[in-house]
Amino acid sequence: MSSANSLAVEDLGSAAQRDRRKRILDATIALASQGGFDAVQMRAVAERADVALGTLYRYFPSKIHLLVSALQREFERTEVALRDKPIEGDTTADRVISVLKRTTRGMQSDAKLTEALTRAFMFADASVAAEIHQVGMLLTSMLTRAMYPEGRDEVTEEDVQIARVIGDVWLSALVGWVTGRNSAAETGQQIEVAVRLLLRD
Amino acid sequence: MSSANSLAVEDLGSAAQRDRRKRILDATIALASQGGFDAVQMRAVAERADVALGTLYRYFPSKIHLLVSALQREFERTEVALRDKPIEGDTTADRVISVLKRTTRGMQSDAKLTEALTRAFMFADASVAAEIHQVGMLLTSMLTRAMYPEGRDEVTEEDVQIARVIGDVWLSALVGWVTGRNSAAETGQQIEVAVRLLLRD
DNA sequence: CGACGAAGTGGAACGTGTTCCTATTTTAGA
DNA sequence: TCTAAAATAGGAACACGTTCCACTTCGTCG
Repeated sequence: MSSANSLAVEDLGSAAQRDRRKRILDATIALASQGGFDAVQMRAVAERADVALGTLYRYFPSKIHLLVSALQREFERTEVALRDKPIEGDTTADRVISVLKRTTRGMQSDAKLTEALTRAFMFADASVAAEIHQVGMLLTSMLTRAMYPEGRDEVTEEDVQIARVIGDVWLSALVGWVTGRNSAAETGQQIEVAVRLLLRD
Repeated sequence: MSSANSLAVEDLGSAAQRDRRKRILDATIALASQGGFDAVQMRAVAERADVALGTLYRYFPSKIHLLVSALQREFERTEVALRDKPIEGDTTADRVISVLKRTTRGMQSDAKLTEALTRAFMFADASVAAEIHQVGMLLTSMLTRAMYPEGRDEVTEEDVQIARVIGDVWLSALVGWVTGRNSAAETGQQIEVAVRLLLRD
């Protein structure tokens, strides 16, 4: 299932291996939280995870794979946490904005971590496609659920297209923010404007 | 005018300096065209431009600055070339799509170069804000001109917002393409979908 | 013209991502 | 339980972005 890719959790047989993988991702998040992209140094991750450098590379074939996998895990957790909470807002646009703002706020509360993960995401090439795709699916599902909170299966082709466009804007806004070109307020506004343009009920 | 930034053309006094700068950017484009981001190695650029490594760093304080400056020059040329051509299309959406497709096609005809420049753009941080902003302005002006081909000054706040959203989608699509996650056809489609969602006359 | 500072040259050196190699430990199958 | 294969440890080595230094050349002002 994984070619030149990161070892996914399902690929790992023993508990020790799952634990190693977890330690590595924990170390990655910790270092990223503290110092951002540059602080996630492979030697430092290996040492902190109590793992040899070669082992780190056996689990994640590059720094980018490592960070995107960390992003994936974090995003899955966010999505699960969000799944339970009721979605506020009367109109579709309001609900989508609410979900996005909540997520964005979460990311902005740990700027260094977000910078590291976003940078990796933007730099990832085709060899990271699987992980990237997973993240994209999660985002789309978060957005379409916000559009149809009742769980109706009315998700049309156009809804998915809209979700994708919103995802694109969200990504651009995030990049603008992590690279210091936009303020947090501008980032939120940029997303809100896009949603309101796309979802005028 | 330039702090820790690239030396802009206007900052350069002598003709020899303008020529050095041009040689450096030419070398950058040539190497990028041939081998993409990874092939733009600072030693190689310096050698090809017939300039010492230290001089290269005096003109452009990092590889990212160098590539974004190259992007800026290329984009300015594209914009000038496009300025003369008449814009086809009856509806606003058609015209915008026409302009974007033309530009995208141009970039896709030199995939390696586009990969190098896009990667740099996505990786650029606040210290490259000036160059980035310039590129953003160019794109917005291209788009609003496509919306109002007559040159009327009817550009509203909403038009600018729409142009920005389209720019975001364009960037995301481009990133997806250069990183090998989307085909050229999918990239075009992604942009077209966004434009039609945003500009339903 | 002569001197002085700025700009350029050539190259050594450093940091970090990545690769590779050998020895040791763990795991799985007979 | 014993053994072969796989996984891990530990660390040297390499590549490329970046910095730095000593020296030379260029341009300007007295």
